[in-house]
Amino acid sequence: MANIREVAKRAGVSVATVSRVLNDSDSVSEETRERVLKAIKELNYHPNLLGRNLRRSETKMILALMPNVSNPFYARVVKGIEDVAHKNGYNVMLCNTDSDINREKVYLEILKNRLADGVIFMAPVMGKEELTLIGQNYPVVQCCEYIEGAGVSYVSIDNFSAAYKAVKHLIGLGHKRIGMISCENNFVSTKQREAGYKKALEDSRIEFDEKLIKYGDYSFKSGVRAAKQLLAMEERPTAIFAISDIMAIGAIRAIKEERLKVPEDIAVVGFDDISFASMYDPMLTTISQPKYDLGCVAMELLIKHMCGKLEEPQRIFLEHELIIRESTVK
Amino acid sequence: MANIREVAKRAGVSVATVSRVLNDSDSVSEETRERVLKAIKELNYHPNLLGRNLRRSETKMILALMPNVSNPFYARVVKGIEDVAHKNGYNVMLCNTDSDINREKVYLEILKNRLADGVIFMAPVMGKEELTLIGQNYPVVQCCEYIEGAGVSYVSIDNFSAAYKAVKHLIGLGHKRIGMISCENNFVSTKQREAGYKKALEDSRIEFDEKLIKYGDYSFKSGVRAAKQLLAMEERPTAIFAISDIMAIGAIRAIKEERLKVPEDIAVVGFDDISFASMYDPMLTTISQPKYDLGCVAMELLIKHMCGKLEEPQRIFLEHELIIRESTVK
DNA sequence: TTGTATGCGTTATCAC
DNA sequence: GTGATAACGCATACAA
Repeated sequence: MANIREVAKRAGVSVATVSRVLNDSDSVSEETRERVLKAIKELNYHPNLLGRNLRRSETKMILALMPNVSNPFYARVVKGIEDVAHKNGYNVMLCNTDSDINREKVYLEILKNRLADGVIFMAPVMGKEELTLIGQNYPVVQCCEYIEGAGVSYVSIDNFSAAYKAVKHLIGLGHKRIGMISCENNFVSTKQREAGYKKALEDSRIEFDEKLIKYGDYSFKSGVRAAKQLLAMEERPTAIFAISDIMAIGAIRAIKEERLKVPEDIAVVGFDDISFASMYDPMLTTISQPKYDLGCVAMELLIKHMCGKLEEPQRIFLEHELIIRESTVK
Repeated sequence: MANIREVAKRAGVSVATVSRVLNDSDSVSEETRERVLKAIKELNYHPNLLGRNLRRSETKMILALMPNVSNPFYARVVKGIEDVAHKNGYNVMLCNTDSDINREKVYLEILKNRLADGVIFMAPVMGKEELTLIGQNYPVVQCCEYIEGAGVSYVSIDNFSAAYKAVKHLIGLGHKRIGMISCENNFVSTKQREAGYKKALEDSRIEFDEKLIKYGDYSFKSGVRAAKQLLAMEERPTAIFAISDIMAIGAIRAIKEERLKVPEDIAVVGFDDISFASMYDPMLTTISQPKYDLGCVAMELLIKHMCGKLEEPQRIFLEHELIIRESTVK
């Protein structure tokens, strides 16, 4: 495979000139430029970026760490990240952490080994202290899930208001006994959504009943299980708010299995507006996050960090939206 | 950030010795090794792989090109690729081509620029000639979709037999008028599945009716649309075979909207066994591909190619399975 | 067992 | 406008 010296030789110029042509430097005559271009074509030369990267000590690669590539929610976020990245000459390395701290660590080695210029965490697994440390040494942005107080920028939505709006919608439909399917993790989103749920009840003078919160793990099966627990209660809820669409869909499945109807007997609201939400029967009422924009803004932030244009960590919240569909209103 | 020279200085050895410790060379005394390790720790040193990669002219990175990260089918394949890759010291760059030839080209630059050691195509967009050329110059494996005759290895399933089995299942249930939802693309899988459908009919002496094949684009909406066309026929089918689960789910939606029941009025079979297939109501009968294994085998093949252990292109077919669920049998 | 010296392919600084 | 050359950080052949 040809290298820059062979190109130079063939074009009858120095390697410096070839490099200038490669990098669109203006100080090269039209005639030489064409000679070089010709040589490049004839040799089918592709610059070896390993050399360039070493020299410039940058790779124009960024790391995007997410819990799960197959999660349709993150798919849209990634699209936003990629679009902005490409527009700015960056490539994106998508990495599955499976929410496993060890896998996360392994991928961060890529950053530490200078194979990537920065990193976007979709859902950091490590603790605050570690994140702080990473943030001090490398360009980092958090997107969607985030850790507060680590001095690291993030872009997300106001999960408290979103949950509040979802539950208020149910209350507005006359529901008073509203179950919630949450998760036993420490995500900010989870805590905030639970808080929004409680506040909505409180503002409508509905007493909070701890037993109405059941827990899953974001999976379909766990949604089924949690809903069954709610349905088995003596005084069972007439509506369910789940913190993810997949769990909401699991809940609907459970309700149907009990020969009950959605929304007539029990209304269901999800969260995220994944594509499958509008494919289901009934179509799911849910909170739509600006997934694509979240990704775009995160990448823009990261670029600023990498250029050193941003010292202070930023906290950015984008707008969400309640999408009303068949699972709450016939 | 510390480099190898600083580590050497601090440990009171030469850079060569540090390099030896880094690469687990045996010819270094236990005592020096420990001194070096100590220095590495104290300086929080991480080797700059840009240097190593340039020197070794390899990156231990491989490219995985897929049409769509969010497609749950590919998600499992990717998992297989990643697991084998990591076990062998490789990292995987996941890339979304959106089935766009230009995006595919851009990502292949990464390969040509020596930033990756090899590539796995989940669904090549380029033509046979181009793929042949790539295959002659770089380690390449095709996984799932593939182009025959380009001299490039692939691993997939026998789509013909799979479709045959699916349609035979419907015929066995007494169906004689069976619609098909296919796609107007040139994927081998598509052609083979159509052929399998026809052969199954033929073997059961059911006359093939061209009008019973409708076309979608793998999307939910296109599945709805195609099914509506089938339902609008004078003599409408009593069963539908779709070449993707998502389109099958779209078909079920359309059938329900016509106030018909699945499977009582119309049975439906999908293809792929994505996770949603068993979440839907009714749960979907479908062909399950060994997604994870497909990924594993593809990566193993690629590694062999990269090590130069494999000159001849391989053609590997893995087993599939018909999963019978509610959408065909109550 | 360890050190010295060279080169991987490129960019960038300095001359001319 | 162009060329010579010194890095970038590392691995390795060879020498000691």
